[in-house]
Amino acid sequence: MELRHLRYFIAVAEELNFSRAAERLHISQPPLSQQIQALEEELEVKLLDRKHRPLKLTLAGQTFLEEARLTLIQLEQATQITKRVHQGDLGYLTVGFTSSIPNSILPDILRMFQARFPSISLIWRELASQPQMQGLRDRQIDVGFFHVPTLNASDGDLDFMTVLQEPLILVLPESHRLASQTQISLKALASEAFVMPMRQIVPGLSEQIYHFCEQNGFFPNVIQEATLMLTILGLVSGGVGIALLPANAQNIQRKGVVYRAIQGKVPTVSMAAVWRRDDSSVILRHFLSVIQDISSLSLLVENQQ
Amino acid sequence: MELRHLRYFIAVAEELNFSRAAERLHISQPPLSQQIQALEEELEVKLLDRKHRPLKLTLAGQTFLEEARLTLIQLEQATQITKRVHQGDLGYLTVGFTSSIPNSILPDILRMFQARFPSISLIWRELASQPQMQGLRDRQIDVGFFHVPTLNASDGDLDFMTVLQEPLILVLPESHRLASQTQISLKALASEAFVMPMRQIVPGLSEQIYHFCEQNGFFPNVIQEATLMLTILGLVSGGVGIALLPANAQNIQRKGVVYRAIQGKVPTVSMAAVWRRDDSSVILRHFLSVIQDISSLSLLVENQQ
DNA sequence: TAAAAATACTCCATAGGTATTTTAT
DNA sequence: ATAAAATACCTATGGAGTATTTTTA
Repeated sequence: MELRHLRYFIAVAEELNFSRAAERLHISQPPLSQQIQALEEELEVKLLDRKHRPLKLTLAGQTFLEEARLTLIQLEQATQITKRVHQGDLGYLTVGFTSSIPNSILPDILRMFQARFPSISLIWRELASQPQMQGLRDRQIDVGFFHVPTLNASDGDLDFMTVLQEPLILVLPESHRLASQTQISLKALASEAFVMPMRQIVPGLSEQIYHFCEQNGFFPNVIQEATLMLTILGLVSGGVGIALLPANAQNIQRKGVVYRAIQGKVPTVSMAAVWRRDDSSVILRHFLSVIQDISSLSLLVENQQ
Repeated sequence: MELRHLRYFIAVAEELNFSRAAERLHISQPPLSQQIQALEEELEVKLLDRKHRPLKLTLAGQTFLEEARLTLIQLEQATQITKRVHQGDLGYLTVGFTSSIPNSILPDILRMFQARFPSISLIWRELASQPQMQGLRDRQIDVGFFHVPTLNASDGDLDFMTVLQEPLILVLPESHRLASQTQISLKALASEAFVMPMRQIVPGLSEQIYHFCEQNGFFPNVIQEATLMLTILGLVSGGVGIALLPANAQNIQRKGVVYRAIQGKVPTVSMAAVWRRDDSSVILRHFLSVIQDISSLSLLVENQQ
């Protein structure tokens, strides 16, 4: 059996007249009669009662009409869905993100992406940056968001785009001797005790901080590492040490802690979106275009501030 | 697009190898390549990534695979259901019946028919005999059960089969002068007042009763007509008159009423199944075969009694 | 008798075959 | 170097056309 048989039968069943059905199908009447006969022969079922004019469908014919229509509808759905998947406006994308990703950018991405591509689901997975790199290579996630270590930023098989540039700021206990100053130079911190983001958890961020310290001629005296930003703020508040953190830390108002700008050339840490360089998914490209738009917008806003 | 394309694509997608898929399809490899290319061209979608060996399905290809399988499943269902409807083991049959149909035969029919044809639904409609005749002609019902008037039993376009032969019995008030006798001849009733089933409701039954009275040389003195068997029994109990009813009335034990056999040649009334003579439905034939079996069985049991 | 379906036959478009080249590992 | 897919070209099946007969109302 071929779809031709279904299409022809539906036409005949709807017209109850071979000649008119043939006309509608843009073929002549005899081959239509033949094809319907072939169909009946293959099914071993009489679909039409030819003993009456106008023609009548048999019970089996009525049943086959309904089912044949369903089959064509299913086929139509097959082609439509396939085309949509091909054009990348149907499907899903798995996105990794670290807890250190600023709260601001995630809802923005979500909102703009859902508006542009309502039939694509985003699946969000909270993962540290190393598991994200692994997840990208294992195809467990399609995009990751984390602080990219500057050195191995583009890692051959992976590609990235900076979505957020944040200045580092200084976090001090409010009782600290430097707290009275509004701007503090990095060099003045050479002998301070530092609380650092844990290297294993946010290697990109901590590496960038170490890098900036080195540029300023000292290796930080790290007295404590901590996982969560809140923990770092707590340790600083308790006088354990001082910290360098991305500016978004200022969104958290912690008692006993003050934030101070860094004097001179302000070092920045960058949050990046990372993906497999060879990923040809249209959905990924859609997603990248959205975060491109959002990040250039947010960088613009930042520069205006 | 034709089903060929779906079948071929499914084979290739499952084998991920054109040569093996072609083998499985009993065609050579080049035409298979061509058909898949034609399919991709028609969809304007690349379904296979040919840059890798073994071949890989694209995202759209995976989607099309699933949908194409659903389409073939739907087609398979179309042919199966159609064949079953044709063979008459899928569908429904609408059956009319009068309230006077004995309780015994309905559950028997239901039980045997459902056992033999579990996928055929019986739709039961309670109707008087005239509406059943009309319903048969209007194709509102496919079979009717009622007492057939002897004269116009086979009415040209309708055909019938007797499913139950019941002797008439005499229903008397327990205080009646004849109640002391166990057998009573019809002739002895010539001057009695009769309560009759209403002619409009069960014309077949009342006609048969009138007919038997005439055969015995008298026209019954009908003092009252009643619709329901229970009403007739009530009227008899109240001494309004006597009645002739099918033997199944004895199943109802009514206070103040006694049943007596008729002496001599016992008249019978017959319940029949009626259908359109030109109805070629296989389901109807199945149904008739079932009631044939049941009625010959019940007639057998009756004769043994 | 007329309109419509079936049959008989003819033709050609295209599915499928064979031989060969190109591509991927 | 080899296995597999694509390409080129050929063959022939069968879908569709034309002419005619049969059927139904």
